[in-house]
Amino acid sequence: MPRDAVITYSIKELASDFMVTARTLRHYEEQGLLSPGRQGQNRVYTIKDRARLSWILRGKRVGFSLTEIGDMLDLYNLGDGRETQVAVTKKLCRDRIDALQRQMKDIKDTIEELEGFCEEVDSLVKKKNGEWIIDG
Amino acid sequence: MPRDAVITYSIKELASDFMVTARTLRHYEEQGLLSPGRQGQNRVYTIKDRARLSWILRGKRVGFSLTEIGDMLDLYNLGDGRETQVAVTKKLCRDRIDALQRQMKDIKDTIEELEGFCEEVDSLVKKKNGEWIIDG
DNA sequence: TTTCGAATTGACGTTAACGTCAACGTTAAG
DNA sequence: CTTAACGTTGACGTTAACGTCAATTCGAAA
Repeated sequence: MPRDAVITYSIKELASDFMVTARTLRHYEEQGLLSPGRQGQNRVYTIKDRARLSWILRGKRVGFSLTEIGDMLDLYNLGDGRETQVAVTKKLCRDRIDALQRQMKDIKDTIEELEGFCEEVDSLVKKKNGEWIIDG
Repeated sequence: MPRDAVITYSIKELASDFMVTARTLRHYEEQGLLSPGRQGQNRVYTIKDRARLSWILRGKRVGFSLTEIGDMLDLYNLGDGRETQVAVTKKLCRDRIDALQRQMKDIKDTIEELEGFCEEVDSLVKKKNGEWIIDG
């Protein structure tokens, strides 16, 4: 019987929802990336924490370090009415975007090279068909 | 007065050409990614080593580990007339490509989110112009 | 009440990709 | 000959991002 109708999650729930371990969530908290509430001694995660975690994990997938992700999350806390360093913020954003675009190009090139390599293998197989040994 | 007209590079030359340290090249050799010739005790790198190094570094840029890069380089040593596991090879290639394409999507999404964020900041600045403090 | 499951806080272990340092050999110049 | 620049091989240090384990605590179920 919930006192308030606020949806929350235990550490294990949130962890398994995102396919990470509880240790990971605690680690993110140690690094200041998450700051869930407490219910006594236990951590309680809200929908906002879910959103943050989602961001963190995508940041990771695209190659950011936790520190960088922390910086980016801080940027999201702009607009809170306090005086903020907008110029710095925008520069960080732009730098990120530039880096990501360079990374995309690198990946594109690599994909093309890999595809070319696949074709090479294909033609080799067609040419020397029968001479190749394909086993485990 | 070169005995042979083969272009070679010292470890420092190759390193500075690619903006890495000599230690890095030795490390790659320890991991079996490079295997330069020797001139007495010293390493001599050829144009082929340059090509391999170039591959290695792009692999790194797109987020591969050295071990993975080693595997990929091994794939390039196909077609040497020996019996080879073509099916396995092609699967590895395809897996790589798939992973890279997923990574591209992630990056694209992130770029879009960052751009959206930038615009948010812009509009905030326009709206509350004057109230923001932009200093160092 | 005992026991179980799920949580907590330390605190040390691990892997990857080098950095860094020590101790040493080899030319080439002054 | 001495110094300098460049090379070599160990071998230990470092950072990041957790893994892993021990010792506890707490609330609920049997």
